[in-house]
Amino acid sequence: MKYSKSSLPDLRTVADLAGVSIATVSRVLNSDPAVKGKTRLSVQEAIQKSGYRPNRVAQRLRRTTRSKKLIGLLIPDIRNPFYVDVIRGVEEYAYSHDSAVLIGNFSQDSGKEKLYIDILRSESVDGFIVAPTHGKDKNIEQLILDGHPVVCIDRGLTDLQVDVVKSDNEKGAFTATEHLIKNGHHQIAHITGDPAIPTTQERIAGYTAALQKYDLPVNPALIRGIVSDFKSGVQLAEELLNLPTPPTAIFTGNNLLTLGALETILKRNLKIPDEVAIVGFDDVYWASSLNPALTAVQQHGFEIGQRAIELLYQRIASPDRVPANFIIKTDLMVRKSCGYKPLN
Amino acid sequence: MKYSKSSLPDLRTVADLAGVSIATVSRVLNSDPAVKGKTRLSVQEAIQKSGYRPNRVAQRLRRTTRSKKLIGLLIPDIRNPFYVDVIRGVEEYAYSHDSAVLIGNFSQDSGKEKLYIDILRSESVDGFIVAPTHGKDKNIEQLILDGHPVVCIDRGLTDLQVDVVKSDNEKGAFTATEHLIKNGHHQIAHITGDPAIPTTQERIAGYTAALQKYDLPVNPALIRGIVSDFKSGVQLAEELLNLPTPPTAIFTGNNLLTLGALETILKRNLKIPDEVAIVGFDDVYWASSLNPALTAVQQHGFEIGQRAIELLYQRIASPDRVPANFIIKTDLMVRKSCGYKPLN
DNA sequence: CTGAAAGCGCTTACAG
DNA sequence: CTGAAAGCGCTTACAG
Repeated sequence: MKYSKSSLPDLRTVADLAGVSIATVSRVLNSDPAVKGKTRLSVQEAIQKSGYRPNRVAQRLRRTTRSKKLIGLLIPDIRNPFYVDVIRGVEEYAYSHDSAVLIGNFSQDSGKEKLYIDILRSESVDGFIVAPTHGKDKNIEQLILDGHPVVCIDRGLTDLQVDVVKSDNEKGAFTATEHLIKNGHHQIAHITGDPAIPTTQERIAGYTAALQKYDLPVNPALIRGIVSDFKSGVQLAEELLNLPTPPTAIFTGNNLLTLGALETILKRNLKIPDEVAIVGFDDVYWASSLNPALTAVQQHGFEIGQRAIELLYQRIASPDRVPANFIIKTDLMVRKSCGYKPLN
Repeated sequence: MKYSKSSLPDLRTVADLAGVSIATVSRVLNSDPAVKGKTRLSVQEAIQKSGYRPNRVAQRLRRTTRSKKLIGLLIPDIRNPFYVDVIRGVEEYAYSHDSAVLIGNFSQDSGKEKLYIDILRSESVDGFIVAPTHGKDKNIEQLILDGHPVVCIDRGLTDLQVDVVKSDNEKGAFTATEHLIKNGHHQIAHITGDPAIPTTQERIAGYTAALQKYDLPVNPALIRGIVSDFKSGVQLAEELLNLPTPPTAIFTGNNLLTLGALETILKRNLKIPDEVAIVGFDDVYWASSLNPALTAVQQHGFEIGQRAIELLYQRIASPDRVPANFIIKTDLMVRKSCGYKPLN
């Protein structure tokens, strides 16, 4: 039953079976129209009979342009469900196009990012989908300068033109904040992600714009950020609630931060939304199982992933197209964590 | 700045720079002790100077045994945080060993699983880490019969000896159920995952064993399962709570099921744990942000991933070792969803 | 329309 | 200790 790898059928096997040269078999495989119908048929039969499957490694080494691609996907944090959606989007498209995806999870660590990029390059991936650590990410800049097809997700690069697919962060943040205002909140805090990341800045801009639209003061003490993780959420919510006049509502910049803030609120036995309201960036599948159900800004991660890989295929096909910028809308999912006190 | 791929340094470049043959460069790269110290030095210098990086595709095509591996990882559902932990475990080990991982997410779909396996085979991965769809998964059986190194996670194969790494499902389920019993519950329901999966059966066995230990009747009407997703959780919780004498406690078989059950409970405005208690298999990072915080069986996904890839490396090195079976313990994380009513 | 040959970037016996 | 050569499994000009 068990047969050794060396006896796997190759072009030679098929060629012998069909009584043609390996060149002809290769042509059939690549649907070269030059091959005569009859020849094609007998080759196809031989392929069937032998159970031949092309060796992609050999193909990758030999060919410069290929239909079956290998895509490198660099994700900042796979524990963030938003990125899981992105992965699913990329992956589904890839496999339905006979391609595969090599995933690296670099946890916002520039050194690890570099390591992954090097490995993926050595594996000759056909292109990269990447979320830059920040606007001036040198690793990714170099990748682009070296001529590799790259599409950025979630955030772009400041110094280089590049395809990017991301959410409308500013508008999303604006809508969330406005929702809070319309529910009667005037003291609205914003727990942000890493202030160095463009995404964070865009969300702050949206938050600020909403306050200004309603002539509410922008209080810098109410805008706090360290990094985008659970711990920061816990700590910053604590700081905020310890303020002499604590906020009546908190807008959290991503789902990990939301969770952290929730933990602090729970620990203090504060009632949501009556004692403190909360709205989060990132909708998650468990948001409606929360008690009360969480109002959140939904990002379309799956669509972002799909768009990104589509764009990447296009860039691979035509390296000189002018870079595109896809902004994907967000949706405010109104549930029960913001309460309702009519504006007087 | 931008240089074309064709001018990437290769063995030839380095060899010319160092004034040796490409064979010698290759030897240095593979730390062949035969190379004279002086030669080695000048080659290493040339490698530095040229910025040479080996082409793994060529290496993979040529070599039969390699240190820098490519691992295929087949995951049933990437939206399940348990598997995300597994992925992280595998991935961290892989990259720290200069290896890369190709990920496929097949959603319990045997056809998709087959497609992914074929692609990964064509990419010449060095080994597979896989969660079989069921005990007699033909795709995986074939993979093993064809001589590929395979390690199973989460569940094994009934007809074939294979390395497997999984949680102690039976004990985990036992502990969860016992906890409920000790909290005074006699009417305990179990919402299970897909009954065809061994994991599900093991958890049912643990649940049953706990009831029996305390001389509680095992009521088949209280054990219900469709598949392991959110929707099933919603629906089965509904059925259960509609029973003439509804259960006072529910043990859910995985985190997606828990979420679904939670949604039903929330919708009915039932108070946890007073009106209905709940304990779930799978601890998740948001469990303690739930209100009340969820008591859950923690699986060590990260460790499972690590163990699996370690085992895979060993299997690749020695294909004939006798298959091992790693059972990783689980921990009951007691929080607030089970309440406490002393047994009279 | 088809085949022989070169070559993708490596590794590894085989000589010397 | 090192080099020339064969070969991994393919693709693709080049002839015919």
